[in-house]
Amino acid sequence: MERTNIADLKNKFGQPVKIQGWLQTLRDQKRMQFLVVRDPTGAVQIVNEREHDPELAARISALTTESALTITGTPIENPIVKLGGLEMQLESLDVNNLAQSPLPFEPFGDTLPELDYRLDWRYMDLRRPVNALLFRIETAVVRAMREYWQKNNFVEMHSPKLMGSPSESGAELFTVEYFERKAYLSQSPQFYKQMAMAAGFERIFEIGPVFRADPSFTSRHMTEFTGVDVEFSWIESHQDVIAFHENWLRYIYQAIKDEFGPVIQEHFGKELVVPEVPFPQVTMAEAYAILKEQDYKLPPERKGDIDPGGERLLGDYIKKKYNHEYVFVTDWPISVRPFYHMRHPDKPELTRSFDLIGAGLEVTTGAQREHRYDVLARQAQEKGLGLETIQFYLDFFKYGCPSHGGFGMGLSRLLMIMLGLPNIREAVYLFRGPTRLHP
RNA sequence: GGGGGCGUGGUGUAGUGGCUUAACAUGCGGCCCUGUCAAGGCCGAGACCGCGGGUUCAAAUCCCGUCGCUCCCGCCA
Repeated sequence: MERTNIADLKNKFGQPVKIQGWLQTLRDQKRMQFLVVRDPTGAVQIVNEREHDPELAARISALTTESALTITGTPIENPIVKLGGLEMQLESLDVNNLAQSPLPFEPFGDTLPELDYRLDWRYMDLRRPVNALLFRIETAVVRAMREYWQKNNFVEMHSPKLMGSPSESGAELFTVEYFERKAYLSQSPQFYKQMAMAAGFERIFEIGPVFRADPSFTSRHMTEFTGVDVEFSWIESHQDVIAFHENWLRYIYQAIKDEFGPVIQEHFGKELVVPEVPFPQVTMAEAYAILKEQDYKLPPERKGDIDPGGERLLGDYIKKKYNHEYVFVTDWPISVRPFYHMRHPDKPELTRSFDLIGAGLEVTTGAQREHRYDVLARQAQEKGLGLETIQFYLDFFKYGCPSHGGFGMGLSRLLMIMLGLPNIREAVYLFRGPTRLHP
């Protein structure tokens, strides 16, 4: 017999069906036995009269919650049943896998263990429907991204994650043994994205792992995360990148709202609002002025950057003034940007770059890249980089590389913003941090 | 890497010098009851209070160290 999803039982009243799922609750009574069985589509009550089949009844009594079961029976309408007004009359029961007892924790208990403990038992935590929903949403987000890229003639890249030399800073790289020498885990596909511009691919994207050896103990950092990278050619300024970014994001939001709007409201308590374009924009200088106006004390020692508290306050300000969840902060000083960001011709201390801040959280960094060999080499030297280690990169710009720009976005951070999650560890399948390598 | 906070049965909490034989909820085991549905009732098992040292007549409680977790900062996506 073919498996029926629990959500479809309401269309099969009176017909014998097979369902497969996990035992969520067993109410084992003297005369009757009630089982609540859950699959990814929902949950249903299954009823068995003990005297109907004493052998079956005994096997049910021996069941433990969260056991994996295959059940056949007949769904019937029953308005008395609070779970959907229907139930299933039990015919047969097969235990695929009996859950040991006690469980490490109750995924459906009144109180949940704290996050770190749940991460130890992630597969149990993921049985909670809200978590299953999160990853269905992530799947749809990525699908919407790809749809938009494909409609706009983007090519997907899969750049290597093993690198022979440190690319940008070097301080935040993981080192791995590579036969007789050392290799590094990629901390960004940046250089390879730009190589594709030199290759004439014109428009590319990549969704892939990014490794950062930063000992960051925050609710928004991971040592390995999924980066969403975009790069495209023949742009006139970073404003072309910003325009693409916001239209792309709007498309994603619309797709998610269409498919999941009500369930996001129900499970995450957040109304998903499709952001209007153009998104609000402020330059770094304006952001500074706004924060000063709000009496926010910026850390004096690091002029030119905004700290997380400032980002949150700026987000609040934009929300209040423009009723918008996102804001682009543009024109960052060269001191806090990498050498490959293009500078404003008329303001050489400022870069043609931007960050996208959503709900006070930094989610994207992007820029127009410097594609002129001489300028790029000079800027690298200014930053104190040895040209030998990046010569392979500089060479991209020797033989006809068009102007270009792009951005890198954190996938899990986008999920955090969309769903209003307080901790990135909930937004990722398996968290990797300085002290977590398992499971 | 710097700073703050927290570590108490499986889990979530209470207790912050003697009233503690460490409490409550949930989960687990047993029994009873019942077309139940956040089921209900009774009984039971389960914690040397993260670990090590110290102060005190007396430490879960105060001090020191250590480990773990967590939040903030730095760094970033």
